[in-house]
Amino acid sequence: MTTTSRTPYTILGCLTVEPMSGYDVKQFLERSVVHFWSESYGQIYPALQQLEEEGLVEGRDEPGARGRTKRVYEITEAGREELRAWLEEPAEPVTPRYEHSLKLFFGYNVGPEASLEHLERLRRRTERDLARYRAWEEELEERAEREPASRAPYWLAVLRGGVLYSEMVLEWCDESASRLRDLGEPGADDGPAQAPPTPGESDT
Amino acid sequence: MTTTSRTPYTILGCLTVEPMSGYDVKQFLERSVVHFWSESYGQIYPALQQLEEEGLVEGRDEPGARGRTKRVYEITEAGREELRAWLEEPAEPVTPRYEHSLKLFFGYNVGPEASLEHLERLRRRTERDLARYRAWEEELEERAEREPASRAPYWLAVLRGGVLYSEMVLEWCDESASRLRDLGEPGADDGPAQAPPTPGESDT
DNA sequence: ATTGCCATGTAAGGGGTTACATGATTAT
DNA sequence: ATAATCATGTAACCCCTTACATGGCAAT
Repeated sequence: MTTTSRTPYTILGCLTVEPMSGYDVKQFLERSVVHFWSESYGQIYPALQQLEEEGLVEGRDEPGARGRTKRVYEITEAGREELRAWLEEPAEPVTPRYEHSLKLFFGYNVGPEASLEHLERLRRRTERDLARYRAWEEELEERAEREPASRAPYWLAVLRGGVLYSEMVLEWCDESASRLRDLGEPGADDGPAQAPPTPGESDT
Repeated sequence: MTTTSRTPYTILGCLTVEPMSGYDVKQFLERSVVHFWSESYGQIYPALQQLEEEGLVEGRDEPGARGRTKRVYEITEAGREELRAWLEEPAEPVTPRYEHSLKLFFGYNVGPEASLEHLERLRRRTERDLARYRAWEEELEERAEREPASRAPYWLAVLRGGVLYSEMVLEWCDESASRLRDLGEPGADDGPAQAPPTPGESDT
């Protein structure tokens, strides 16, 4: 495990929930953390094999629900150690790439209509996400109160992040849209240069 | 331009601000959109060469401030066309990978202290970001009012996104931290399985 | 009959980062 | 002298996605 890939850790994390096959891992990720993390089969299956070679997981064949038999993996004590070590390391900040923000940033080249459409699309998507989060929220909240020493509080914290994020995006969409609606025609050119001033350097 | 890379479009966008060298592009990105977009030299220079081959930009040599001469590129009309076409296409939603959320999600494996540290680190970083945004905000706000038919309203919209995002993150950090502080010891295990229920499918 | 889901993998390709090579000039 | 900034590029590497191959079982 000297790579920088976080796929193996993601898998180890999933296996602390219950033993899973590669297929299960994908399913689990897709119905829990989809909105801030994803893995593809092309990553999962090879990683699972390597984790087994390293003794961090142990696989056994089981009859699948239907179709072919499935290989179910269980995390070993060494695997738990490895996961814990990773969980305690600080997460390195990665610059995200928000394409819609980039398009908005250069939106003056095409006028407000295009940007308004982008914002509208983002708004609709975000509303759907928010509805989904809200549906989980109640159950997790109850569970977190009933069992404080469980996963629930952690999962709730992450979920709350999704809720707050979505609400913020909706607010931003509305604010930005109303600002852009007040604008005139496209193509208006303002003089050269003038990047925003940079107070202080970036580190993080 | 049949690739899916957004580097060439980013560069074209920069060149609508003013003619720039590859070095300038990097500088500009770093003092404007760093927090939601980045490009490395390894991407910029080759892209610039290809853009020139395709006639979307035109380069000329100029004496640099110091050191070697710089090659400054200007966007052509064809380049503007290409950029506009891209700006009008919908941005495809990409699942981001928030490592700190992932670590928090699996944080029950190490107990609340580790997660609290992560949140504290995130909080400090976010506070710095927010201070930087606020410093730009006033100026851009004024400029957006003075010149509504300029870049300013678009840049302000993007910047406001940064402000709202940062404020949201701070709120979330505090909320999550206080929730986790109330928790007991690590290692408490709750029964098997029980992924959050998934109401409705994911599309987007 | 055909579609859809379960289930595991491989191969290719690409976008992107990091490190390195080079070197002149200015500030300390 | 030395470090920092300006400035352009190349090469290696790697993570990740996409597409493909395979195939049995259940439901329409």
